[in-house]
Amino acid sequence: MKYKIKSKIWIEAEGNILLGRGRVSLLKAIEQTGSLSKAAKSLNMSYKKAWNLVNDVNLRAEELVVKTSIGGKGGGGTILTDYGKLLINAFETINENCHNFLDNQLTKTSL
Amino acid sequence: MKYKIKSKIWIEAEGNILLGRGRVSLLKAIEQTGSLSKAAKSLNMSYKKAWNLVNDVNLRAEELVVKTSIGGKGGGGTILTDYGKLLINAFETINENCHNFLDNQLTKTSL
DNA sequence: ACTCGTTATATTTATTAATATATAACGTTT
DNA sequence: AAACGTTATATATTAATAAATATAACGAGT
Repeated sequence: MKYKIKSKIWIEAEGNILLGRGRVSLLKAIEQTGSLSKAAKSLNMSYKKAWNLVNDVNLRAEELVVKTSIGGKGGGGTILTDYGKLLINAFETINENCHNFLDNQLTKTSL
Repeated sequence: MKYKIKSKIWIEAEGNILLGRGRVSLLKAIEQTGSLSKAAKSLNMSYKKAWNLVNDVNLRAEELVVKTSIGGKGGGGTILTDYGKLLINAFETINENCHNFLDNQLTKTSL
């Protein structure tokens, strides 16, 4: 059998998407760069799109995921909160567990 | 914690999508109606889109998923093969198992 | 031969999503 | 007060996707 099984998972808060693969990789890039604009650039994403995503995450999460500062030394920046780190960690481990689970499920079929 | 975890799964054959949620519901509608055009109508889907999907499934699957006949009594029709039934059955059970698995995973987090 | 309801296919139009461009606001540093 | 790199926001443009429209082909039955 030459089939493969794929999946996408995401977390919702009150029916709205909170966190998916794309948002997680953006948050990780923010963690590494300390800047939203640099994170966007590193992912070849427009700043506007990145800002919209991060803003949406912050609005919908139970606690702040990211803290931003405007102006000042370096012009400002964006950092991940501890809660944000918790969130992306949970997402990534569940995601990997899901992949393993599905691969196992497929091998149990008679396809 | 008010978060929910959602997922989409699909089966690929050589890097191309073979079967996802939409295709499965189309195949099930074909099974019920015996007709591609009626199945499309019942899902408020254009015939063209439905035909493209079904054609793609048939091309990529290891065996025929659907058999079509043109003209004749009733104008023709489309029926699901035994292999097609096997395929949608596998998809649906794995999909449900996946949902349960993910719900369980989420409750194990400290979110 | 003609009708019927279906499959098969191409072309055009409309809608949606993504991208690009522009500008304002901010606050430390010099 | 001027400069810098950032966040914040709006608007316009382009690209991708979905939907609508039209037409041909088929073959059993009348």
